[in-house]
Amino acid sequence: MSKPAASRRGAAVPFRKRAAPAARQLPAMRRALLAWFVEHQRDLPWRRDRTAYRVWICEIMAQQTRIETLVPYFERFVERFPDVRSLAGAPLDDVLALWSGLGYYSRARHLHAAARQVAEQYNGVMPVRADDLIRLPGVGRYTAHAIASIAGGEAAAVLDGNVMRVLTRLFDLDGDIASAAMRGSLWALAAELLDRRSPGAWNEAMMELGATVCTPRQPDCGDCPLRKWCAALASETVEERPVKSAARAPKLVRMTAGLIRRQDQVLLIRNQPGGLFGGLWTPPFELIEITRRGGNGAAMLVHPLFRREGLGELMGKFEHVLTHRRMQVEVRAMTPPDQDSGSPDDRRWVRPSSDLNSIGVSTLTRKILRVLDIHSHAEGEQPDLFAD
DNA sequence: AAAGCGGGGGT
DNA sequence: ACCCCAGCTTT
Repeated sequence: MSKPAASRRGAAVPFRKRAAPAARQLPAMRRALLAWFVEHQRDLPWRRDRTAYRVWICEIMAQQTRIETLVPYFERFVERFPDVRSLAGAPLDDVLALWSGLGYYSRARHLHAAARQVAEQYNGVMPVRADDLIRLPGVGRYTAHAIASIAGGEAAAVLDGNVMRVLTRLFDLDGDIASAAMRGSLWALAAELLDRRSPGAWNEAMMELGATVCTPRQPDCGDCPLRKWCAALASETVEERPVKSAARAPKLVRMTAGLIRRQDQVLLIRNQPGGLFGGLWTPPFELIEITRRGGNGAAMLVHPLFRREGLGELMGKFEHVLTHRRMQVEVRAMTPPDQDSGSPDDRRWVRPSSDLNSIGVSTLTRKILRVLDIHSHAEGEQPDLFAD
């Protein structure tokens, strides 16, 4: 593992050295957490049948996403795609349609590519060893270890946002969890703590504790099964852990979306995979980075079908916020393009009222198309586009 | 090592 | 009005 960061922040040295007195109590600590988990774990759909496939789907969905949000997505997904083969055999568009609204759409593209890889390399049987899993697209160290331990009983520790929070509090570590050195130390610490006799339950228990008791704010220390051993609780630094350096400010971006209409239909185009809203259907748009207040910067992205000359009436405007961007969105009518620009495969006419559930669209596209409802129903009135 | 990638729920 | 996520990939 990587070198301890102790020299810099005095933070993460291995468990035995830092907490020698507590090391003797490690078995008791493990028993306490596992007993708590048996009693208090939430009833979640993937916990009823912990197959590698189901754990994989839920772990990918859980990346950067709250559990309560993804539960309905998980149910729909495993019903439509109950195994690797059904997922591998489906068109990518169907997978993206089921992912619509979850965000980070590259996860869905990787999931689909990985399923096809498993169908070929493993004869459709989901691998369960971490060394195999980590070769799949979209599967990193965390996800590989989670699947291998939960579905395969492999002694592989996990480290995610929850586990980082639990560990930095349990050992009162003041290292910056954004730093690579601290991450390395925490991985090593997680591996030392792991209960090798029941690694899956241990990993789930650590994450469950972080999600329901050892929460970012107002943690429920009074009901924590680890409070006897918690160094931050003893030194009253729980609220200060973990230490995390400030994130960069989001970019300000102005987006203009052009609505090309034909009766009750709108023309959508498919974005190139890889970038913003990659592989998803949106109206033609341009993105402009705003460098100064009120000023315009350089165009970041312009779709071929988007033509400023074709822009017409302003149909609505609103703001859409992502983690890394703050977008001011203007929706305008746009005249149809020339017949032969672009590939027909990458455009389609949709009825916003009925077609959006069967194709992959982002929440942003839904908000853009919602402008049409307001427009057709309340001609002449000032639409309240900021109401959700 | 840093940047890019969505969205919703909690406080 | 912020805060934070059950991270991975690309550069």
